[in-house]
Amino acid sequence: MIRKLETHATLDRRDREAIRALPHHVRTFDASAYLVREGDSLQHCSVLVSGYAFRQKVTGDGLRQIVSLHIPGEPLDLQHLFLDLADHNVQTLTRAEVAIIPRAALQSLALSHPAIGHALFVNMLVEGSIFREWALNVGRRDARTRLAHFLCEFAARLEAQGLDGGRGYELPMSQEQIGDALGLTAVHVNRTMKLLESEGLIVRTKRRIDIPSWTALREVADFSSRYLHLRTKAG
Amino acid sequence: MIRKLETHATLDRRDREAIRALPHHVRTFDASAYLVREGDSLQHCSVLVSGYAFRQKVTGDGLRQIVSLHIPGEPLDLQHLFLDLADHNVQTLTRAEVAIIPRAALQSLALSHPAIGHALFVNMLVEGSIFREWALNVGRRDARTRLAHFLCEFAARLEAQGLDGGRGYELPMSQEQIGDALGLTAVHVNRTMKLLESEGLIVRTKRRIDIPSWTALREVADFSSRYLHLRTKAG
DNA sequence: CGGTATTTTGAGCAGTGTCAAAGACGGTGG
DNA sequence: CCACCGTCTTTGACACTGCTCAAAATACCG
Repeated sequence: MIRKLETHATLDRRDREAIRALPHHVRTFDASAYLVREGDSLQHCSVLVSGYAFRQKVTGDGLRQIVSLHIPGEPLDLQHLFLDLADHNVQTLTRAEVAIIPRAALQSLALSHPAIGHALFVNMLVEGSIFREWALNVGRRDARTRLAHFLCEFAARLEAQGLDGGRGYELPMSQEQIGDALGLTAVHVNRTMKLLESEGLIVRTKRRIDIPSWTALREVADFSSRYLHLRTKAG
Repeated sequence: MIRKLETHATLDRRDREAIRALPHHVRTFDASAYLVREGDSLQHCSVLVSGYAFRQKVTGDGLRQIVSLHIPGEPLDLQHLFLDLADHNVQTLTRAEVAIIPRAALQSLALSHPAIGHALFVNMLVEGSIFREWALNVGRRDARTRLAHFLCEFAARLEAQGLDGGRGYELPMSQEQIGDALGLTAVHVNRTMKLLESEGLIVRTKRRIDIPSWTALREVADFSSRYLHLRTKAG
């Protein structure tokens, strides 16, 4: 499972052994639990074994911006692997199992095994790319496009990770949280959601999102998966 | 000069030698020249020797979002060091000198010299942190705060880089570009700029920005330099 | 000195936010 | 199995920030 993420980006040989040998323990967190708080000095990194999580920062007057989501199988704290003080919060979205790894162990592994270092570099850079796309999304697209884009990204990433995804998926977030991710109000998310639904671009069943026509949604969303740097096809 | 950036984050020994020995050549670009275009497959990375540059992405219907700025001395394309296709554009802001380094050379250096690898990791992660802060800025702060925050970031980074900064600096951007960085219109940037000026938070002389009271601006801007992960004091 | 890019200003509009309240849902204890 | 609660989702009315369009005033450059 831990290994899976590494291969997400680059092929290793029996570096896998080294990774599997990493000291770690798995812990379960409830929904909404904080894994990292801004200002913490970090001693370990983690990998999401199951469940969903997200990163967020809050403004001086309490407004929250979700900066990225994490789906099962993704490493959670590479972003802080080489930084000493957390600059944002990491929180679970649902109940989740997290593999916790001492930072030092992963650091030295990264620096001593070129292939692993490479994989980590790639992983970090892809995350960086996702941050950039979010900035574009939040800064320059209107609510409808923005939401559609968000839904596309989630679908694409789930699929790339080998989970369901493509035609539909369960979106484990409240509209309030979606709003925080998009820089919108929960109320407006609701309206926009219904708009997309009324246009036939998505079908909602509770929190499940189904996508009748990927190309149609993708079109409206101004979505291109390039920034995800997937090795698979899709688009 | 190239070395300077590496030390920005972490101390090296005579890894510096290795860095200085990197094959490279310096090239001068005009203002607004493209260094990288989205979709390019990259063969080299670069370091800004002098001048300013920025990264941007554009929306399907031509709206542009500037995702980050680069000041003299910063490495420019670490973001793509281990990714094959560019996911955004890199452009000069002013006439600039750029040191161009073959990607492969830097890659192997990063993977074979732990200290250098470490420095690069840190550099990438700090950039990532800046992206996150931009997302927060653009997504959750109103125009006034957003602009003030932007001005603070620029000041803090200039200062950290040992350039002027602190009390005032030359902002090498048109209001149109500032707008693209903040997700605002040039017109609104203008109004907001004048607002900050009328409040005595900044003093403008052409494109020069002077900051009468750092604490006052910092306050309004909801700015904390934590996310820049500077090793210096400031705040 | 003319021509072009940038900064200012004004007036009116629109996309989102606010505030409030009414459903829906899902879980809990009896 | 049901009533009760707290959390989400919906809806409506209305306000406001930031956008558009346009044109005037400046600044910059050869």
